[in-house]
Amino acid sequence: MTNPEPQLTIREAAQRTGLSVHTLRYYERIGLLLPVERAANGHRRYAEIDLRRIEFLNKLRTTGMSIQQMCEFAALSQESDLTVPQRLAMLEAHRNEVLTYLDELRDNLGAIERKIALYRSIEEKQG
Amino acid sequence: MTNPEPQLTIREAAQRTGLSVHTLRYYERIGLLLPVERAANGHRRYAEIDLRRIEFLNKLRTTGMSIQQMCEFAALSQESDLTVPQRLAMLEAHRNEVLTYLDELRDNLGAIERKIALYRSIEEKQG
DNA sequence: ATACAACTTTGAGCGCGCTCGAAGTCAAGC
DNA sequence: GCTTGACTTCGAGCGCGCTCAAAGTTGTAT
Repeated sequence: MTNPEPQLTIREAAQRTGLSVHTLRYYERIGLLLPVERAANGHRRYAEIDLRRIEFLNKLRTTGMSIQQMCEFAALSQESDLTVPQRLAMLEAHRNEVLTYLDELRDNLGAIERKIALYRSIEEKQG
Repeated sequence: MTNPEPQLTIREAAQRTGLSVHTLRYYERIGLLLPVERAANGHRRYAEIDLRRIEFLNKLRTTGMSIQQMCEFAALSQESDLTVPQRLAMLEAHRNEVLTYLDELRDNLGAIERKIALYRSIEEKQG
């Protein structure tokens, strides 16, 4: 009754989150992730809440937030609810950067598509 | 009458393209850019066509194409019109990657915005 | 008992994309 | 003539984000 939750090994956690086992340990080492629970033999055990945290951090990563900033964010999250305003500010700033980047990406994609169209018309002329 | 075109110095080219002078020289060194013309004193002179090439390559970069792939693309461009089909294939493959990445980015942005909304509601409750 | 597999820690190494430092050349201005 | 400044080359260095290697521990199967 004390352990109703499935606890994943680091390998399973890696598979689920898409990170490597190396990366999971690395993230813990640099303080990005809080140390997770350990089995009797010292092996890491990941609970659902750990996985959800990792998955959110991963979303920050893939949208381009730096590890350093993620560490700041994670540190705030581990403090208290009083840090919510600061976390909010970080996320809003990051969201704005992502929006700017999305615009840039769309513009550049447009240029690439125009080039594709140009190449297609050249191909037609060449036969 | 032999030089109707404005020729920019490397500094000016850097300002216009948003790259650093270091990067412009680096790109030339690794073969990503063809050697540009030189002034009598050996200084680089960038013509409009050079700048447009650089700007297009820069769009490939900022959409995530690797330097290595850009080199392949640039090499094809410097060969002949017969390489148009290969260039087209590269651009189409890259476009698809960018589209996939854009989707991922939008999804992750959505998750971040949901977190922002959550934090805002917490802030309200706290007063 | 022994082999094997999965994990552990620690520190080193790597690939990418620049970025910089050192030493030299050249042209213009005082 | 001498300084200043913008350029040149070349190789080394750097920051990021992992990624890996080595050596050790533990648990299971034969």
